[in-house]
Amino acid sequence: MNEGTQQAEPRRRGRRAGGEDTKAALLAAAREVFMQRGYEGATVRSIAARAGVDAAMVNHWFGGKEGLFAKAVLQLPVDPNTLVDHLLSGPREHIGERIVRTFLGVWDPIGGGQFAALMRSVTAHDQVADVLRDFFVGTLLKKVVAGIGTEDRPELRATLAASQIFGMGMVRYVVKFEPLASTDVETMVQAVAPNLQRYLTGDIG
Amino acid sequence: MNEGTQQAEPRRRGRRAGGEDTKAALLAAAREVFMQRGYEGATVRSIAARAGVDAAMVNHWFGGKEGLFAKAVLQLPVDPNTLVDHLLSGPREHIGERIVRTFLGVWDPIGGGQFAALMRSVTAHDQVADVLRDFFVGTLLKKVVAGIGTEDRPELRATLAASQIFGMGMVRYVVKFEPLASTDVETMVQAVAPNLQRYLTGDIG
DNA sequence: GCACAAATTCATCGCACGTTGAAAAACTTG
DNA sequence: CAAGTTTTTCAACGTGCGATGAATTTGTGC
Repeated sequence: MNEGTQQAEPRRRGRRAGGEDTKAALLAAAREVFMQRGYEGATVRSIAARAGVDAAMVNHWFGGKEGLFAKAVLQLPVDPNTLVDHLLSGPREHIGERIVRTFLGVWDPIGGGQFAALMRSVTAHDQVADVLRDFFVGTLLKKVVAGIGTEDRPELRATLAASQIFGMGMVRYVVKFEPLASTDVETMVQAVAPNLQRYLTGDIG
Repeated sequence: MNEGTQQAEPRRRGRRAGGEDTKAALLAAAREVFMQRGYEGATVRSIAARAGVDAAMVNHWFGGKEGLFAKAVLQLPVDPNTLVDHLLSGPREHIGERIVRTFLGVWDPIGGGQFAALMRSVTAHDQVADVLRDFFVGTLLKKVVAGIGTEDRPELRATLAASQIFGMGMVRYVVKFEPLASTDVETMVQAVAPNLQRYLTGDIG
């Protein structure tokens, strides 16, 4: 019903009138559909349809489904530098709390479905796990750890913290274990933040 | 070239000579392939091939791919009761340590690939998430929490602990963040067990 | 404004999938 | 051992996929 009385012209062939960026439209559509359906579940046809474009454009612009996937997945929903700055602002003995609040603040509003979708892509395709690992370990965690300045095994601490964050997301958004999936942010902070804090600045043996 | 000099008999038709349990062979093959490839990635033909059987047997015995999937996924690698008993044996102030040791003891030897595969199925298909949730929350966590006997919000504590365990598995086996992915069991116990212990028996706010 | 390049759609190809029905072989029962 | 049942393979169908190449339209340089 989204076209109303507009009779569906079969859309004329040939070059489009100026202004419309097919490549960008495909990338945006690809991000959505890949996230929702995973790599194999997303079809080139459905992505092209959402972009309002013919499926052949995927081959024309990205050399195929794989190429489109590679380009689309690399576009992350948050800016790493802003994120790191925000996490590192304030006293280091409250960084655990800030991480929990930031994480839930990002994903709770969008229903967590996006997080579930990201996990789906991560587990379904090794490429995505690689990209995510490079981003998380090579960029985000490295900077956070450097900012905190803990001397003892900083990389291990960072990945331990990551494990708690990933797990919180998995249980809250993907498998949805109750009551954790419905627990309010304050309670989550009180429960989880101290454990994160211990990983990052406490005694881990 | 994978048949060598063995002339490929096209395998005679009709009922097989006694003893071979096609149904069980299919279930075993299905568990492996579904785990490795996820639901959509696993093809009926590949499962049947691994079971040494024609693809039509999937429809004959399980009514189709979905039916086979439902049966195959419900077969978990560990016995819940044995697992619970083992976790609850010993002093309750060491249950965190016992959980970490048990978890790593189960998955580390099989390379963690199986865990990654399980996560793949969980994230790819809502049905699996449902099954896993029922098993974890309804059976395993409920019993463990009851066995520990903590009064304050036992279910929340259980799911918090689950979040740390899931996250440890994700980081160690799926996205493979270093150095956590390669850290030895003793160090993992020293790092993670206290946090689990706090979730289960400590002060969570 | 005319030739040429770029962008887009369409029709179609080949392939792999899940499923189906018939034929064939082995068991089972009397 | 004959008739009937169960199990298995085989051949094929319909479908949907990613990809390709020709046709068509728009934009650009001279």
